[in-house]
Amino acid sequence: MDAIDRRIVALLQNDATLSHADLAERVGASSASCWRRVKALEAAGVFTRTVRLVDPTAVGRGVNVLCNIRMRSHAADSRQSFERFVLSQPEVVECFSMSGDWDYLLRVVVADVAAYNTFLMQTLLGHPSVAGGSSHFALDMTKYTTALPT
Amino acid sequence: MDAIDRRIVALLQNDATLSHADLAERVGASSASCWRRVKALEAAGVFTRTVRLVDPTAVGRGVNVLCNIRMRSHAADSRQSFERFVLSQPEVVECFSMSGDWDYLLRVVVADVAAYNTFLMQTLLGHPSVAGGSSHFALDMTKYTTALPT
DNA sequence: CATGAAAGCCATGGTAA
DNA sequence: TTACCATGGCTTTCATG
Repeated sequence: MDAIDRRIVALLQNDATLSHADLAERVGASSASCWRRVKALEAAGVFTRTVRLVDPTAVGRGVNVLCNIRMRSHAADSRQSFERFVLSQPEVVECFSMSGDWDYLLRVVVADVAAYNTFLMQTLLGHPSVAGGSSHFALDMTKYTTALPT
Repeated sequence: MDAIDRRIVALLQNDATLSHADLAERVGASSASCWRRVKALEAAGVFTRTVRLVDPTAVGRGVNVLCNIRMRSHAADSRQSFERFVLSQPEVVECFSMSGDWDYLLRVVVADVAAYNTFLMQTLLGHPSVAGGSSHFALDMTKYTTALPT
């Protein structure tokens, strides 16, 4: 993973539609070389999926809520049950197991406050592993990127 | 935006490498129809960018830190300065302007605890708009998806 | 040994009927 | 919707430093 590889990773993280020829001219290598490098990066597991991003407001998911969750128990089966549940809920787009006062931090995308109320009361707090939660509404998404630093 | 459109959005959010022919057979429409729908969705601003995702651990960014920030002042120029700063820092991958006790919530990706210490002390807390912060380390990334519910 | 140049195949995008 | 055409990217080969 030399400087050219890092450059390629940075470029494809921002625009996956770039052809190998496009990459070639931007990193100062040949198209074939870029092709080989991309293949090697895929084999090394650096690149995972190629996805299309969508505008949250355009699909009626403009509201972000960050929700801290405290569990009733820290037993393995309780955690597994909750994590499976989280994975099955499409409005939960991120979930981190946390150190500190709270057990999990979720990012939930909803249409509006009413929709979040429904999700919170009927779905999230209804889960048997959940002891309680604390929700915080985002007023604005200042930054969101899928690109990791190279 | 009918059911087929939503189906297309869901598919391309998970795999942008699908060809129009692939889409066609999965949604039960013709390839040309899928092509027109995708173009319309792009024109409507539903689709934004196409990106390659990378494995955080493979590029040495396996540690997530969630950091709450409190500002010295809520004046517009103070906020603008901080938001420009956040946009310029590649290790800050997400930033939400929050309601409640804290002004911002950042997600920061770093290699290890030591790297976060450096970032926090030398970069983040050094910004003139920042009054203080509270950092929480993620023990595990239970879920991360770029796909919004359709 | 990795790179760069060149060429053919093939799949895809795009269009017309 | 189906069928067609042509563009262009992917992939391999070979020569070179």
